[in-house]
Parts: sequence; structure tokens; C-alpha cells
Amino acid sequence: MLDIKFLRDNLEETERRLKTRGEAVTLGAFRDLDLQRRDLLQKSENLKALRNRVSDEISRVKDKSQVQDQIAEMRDVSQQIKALDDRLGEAEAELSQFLLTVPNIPSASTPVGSSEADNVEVRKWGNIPAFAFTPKPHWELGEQLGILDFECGAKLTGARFTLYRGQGARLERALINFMLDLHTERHNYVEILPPFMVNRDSMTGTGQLPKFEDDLFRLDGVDYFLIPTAEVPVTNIHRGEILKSTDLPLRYTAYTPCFRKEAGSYGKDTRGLIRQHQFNKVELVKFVQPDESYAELETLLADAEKVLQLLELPYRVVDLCTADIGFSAAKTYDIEVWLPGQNAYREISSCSNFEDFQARRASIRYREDDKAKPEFVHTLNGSGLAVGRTLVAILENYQQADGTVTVPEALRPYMAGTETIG
RNA sequence: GGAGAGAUGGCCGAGUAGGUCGAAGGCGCUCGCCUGCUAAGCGAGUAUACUGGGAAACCGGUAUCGAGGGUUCGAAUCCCUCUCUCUCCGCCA
Repeated sequence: MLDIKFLRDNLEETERRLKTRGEAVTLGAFRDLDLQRRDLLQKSENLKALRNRVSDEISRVKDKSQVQDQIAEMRDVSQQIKALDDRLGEAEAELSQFLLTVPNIPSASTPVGSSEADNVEVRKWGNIPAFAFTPKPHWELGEQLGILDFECGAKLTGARFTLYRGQGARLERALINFMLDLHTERHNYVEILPPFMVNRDSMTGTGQLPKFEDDLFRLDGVDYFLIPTAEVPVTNIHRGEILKSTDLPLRYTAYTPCFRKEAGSYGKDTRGLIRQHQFNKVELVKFVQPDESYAELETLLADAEKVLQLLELPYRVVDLCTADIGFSAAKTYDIEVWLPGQNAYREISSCSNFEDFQARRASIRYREDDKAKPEFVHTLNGSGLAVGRTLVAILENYQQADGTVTVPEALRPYMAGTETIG
């Protein structure tokens, strides 16, 4: 959510910067609505001040028969207040609904662009493996090895669900533990295991609602949603709180499954593990002071990259352009891992600085010192990493001519020493 | 699922025959004094949001005692609904 006062004073500039996202944003109605709201508010508050004053006078008079006129008058005033407050409530609801649907302003450092083609490659790491044979896609490898069963997933649930079996299940679990250990033991994140369903307030706090309800799985009967990412519960840990500056930065890591409807992606990545309705992810979340958030974004990115480096998987880092960053983000780096089966880099992590956008929605503040006014923190998060896609990358990059897969050395302690799958 | 109890400021905790309660008291914290030694004492201050005025410091208004609604001139205090917490029973991993 944008600062309403900032919007008021910088309407044209904001409109211009939001347009670089590629969607038409018109803030004209905002000004009228804002003026109307403040006008109603003033009228209502003036009447309330009057009522408070007169009611106070009434309370001092013992013989109420002497103040019947005032009581009658205030009865009328109360009616007027009620009418004004009804209109005010409508205006406020409309205004907040509007504000909740306006995306974040891209950071000045976010490259301006009109499509993902304008994303900027920041760096590449690792060597793309050369195969003496035609590398197979992971779904073939997984099925042949008997560790991924897509048909069974479809039988149990439906399309875009997969059953892991044997060493496949073990590999997924090994990756989760490997990532969590790395981030907690070496990168100083606090491990969190949050609820996998959250309420509407939490979804609104991080920006999934109200705009993207169609992307979420919602429970029948209660107003709970399956989380699309651990970002939601973990960021909302401090919703409505005022933190101490000495508590910052706060760094959390959490493993959770993620549930996404993937509406509008029909026909895309229909085979394999790339796009699932349920997938595992280890997430990194930070709460930091505003002037540190961009430095923290770089270290967050580095922490995520470290996973791929230790697994010796080639990747590149991409600085997303204004047209490609998410609704709540001011700046986003994607990490894309090399997939020999697709002969392409594919997203495996997305690391974003939301600045105060989520903090304002979720009211997450901090105090510089005991006397200072509360200020909004900056929130960041990134995948560290998407586990299913990491498994895909391992299968495809570490596949051998005979269809077996070598286990990356860093992972072997988590696989009871297993060196080869198959 | 059944029965009961409760939700007050950073924390603890008063306040229910409606008014002088943004809310006693204590703790914590901040500043000052004193003392002088890693403590105690004394004094003052110590919520948030919105809003009007002001360059600002700041001053004024409104709201907030779990949430929402109602009664009333006036509600932390009365009524209704919801949420959450705790205790007991049942059930269950």
C-alpha cells in the first residue's frame, strides 16, 4: 500500500512511475475521493466535538429537567453524525479498496522495460555441463528411476500434482534440510514453521488480496487460504507490531509447501515438476531498517545463490524490469538455474525488496529509540530455494549416460551417503 | 462437539446501580536532581491513528479499553453478534 499523503502530494509522478509497470493506473478518482472523505470527516468530527462538550455540561447538571432542550438538541446532532458517518464509512471503504489495489512504485534502480525481454542479466555462475549424449528432461529421468510418479499424482488429486517415491522423496527431504541448515547455521536466519493456511488479513498484509484471490486455494466454510508461499505467514508474524530498532534486522527462514492455482497458465509447463499446484519451498524473509534494505537485498540474494553454488548448479541472476516485477515489489532479482533438459535457464528463486509497501499494509513498524515516532520497516523475501525446481535441476544437470543421477557432494550427508540414484 | 471463565495502555493490574476515564496503581522506559559507586532515593514525562492550523517547534479536534453493531444527550461500563484465550468433559494425531 502506498502512503496516502505521499500520493496526495505526488499524484502525477506516481502515476507516471506506475505506468512503467505496463498496466494503466489512473489516480484521478483518488483525489476526489480523498477530498470527499476529509470533508465528511471534518463535519462529523466537529459535530462530535459539540456533542462531547454539551454532554459534559449535561452531566454536571443534577436536575435533568433543566437541560431537556440540550438533550433534544443533541439527539438531533447524533442523528446527523450517524448520517455523516455512514457516508464517511462508504468513502473510506472505497478509498481503502482502491489503495489496496494500487501496486508498489518500482525502485529507481529497477530497469524500465515493457516485457520480460527487458530484464537485465546481472551475472552468470558455474559452467553449463556438456553431455556426450542428449540430456533428458527430468520427467523422463524421474519416471525411469521410479522416483517421480506424475500419473499417480493425477490419480490422487489431479493435474499438476506429483507423487515422489523412494529416493525421490528422500532427495526432496534432503534438499529441505540442507537449505534450512545452511540458512540457520551459516547465514543466521531463525527457523520458522508456520501454519500452512492463513486468514484474509494475512493475505491482505502481504498483497495477495484483494487483487489475486483467483490464484489462491480457499477453504470451504472458513475464510482461510492455503499459503502460496511462506512469505505470507512469516511476514505477517509481526503484523500490527512496533518493533525495537535493536531487534532489527530480523531474518527468518521457513520451509513450507506452497499452493497455487496457476490460473491462466493452462498449457504452460504441463509436463514435469516445474509448475505444480503444490510445491515445497524454503523461504527467506527479512525485516530491516529502511536505509539498509537494499544492502540486505544483496545479501539475501547471495544467501540464495549460495545454495546453488554448494550444489554446483549453474545459474544466472536477472534484475527484473518494471514490467516484470510483482505487485508488491519495488525491486526483484530472479535466480535462474540451468536446465539441460530444456536447454534454458528457469526461475528457481525470486528475491524482492518490498520497501514499506507490505509494512504499511500489515502495519509493521519500528522505533529508532524509545522517544522516536514509529516508522515502517522494510520487508524483503526470497526463495532459498524452490525445492522442487532444485530437484529438477539436480536430476537434469547430474544425469549420467546410463540414466542414473549422481548426488551432489554437498547433499550426500543428507542422503545417508548415497552417491548415485538409480 | 458440550459446559464455564475471560479479553483494559510496553507489561502487570484497578475500574461494571452509564457521565468528572485515554483510563487509578505498580513495573518498565526517558529526562533531570540528589547521592556517589556499578544500587537506592526524589521530581517530571512516557500510546497510536486520522484530521485542522503552522515553515517548524508545536497547538487544537476526533477515534481507539478483543472486533463489529445497538440503546442513550453520553458506554471500558448496558444489550446483540463474532473472534480469540483459559478451565473441565468428550474426541483425536
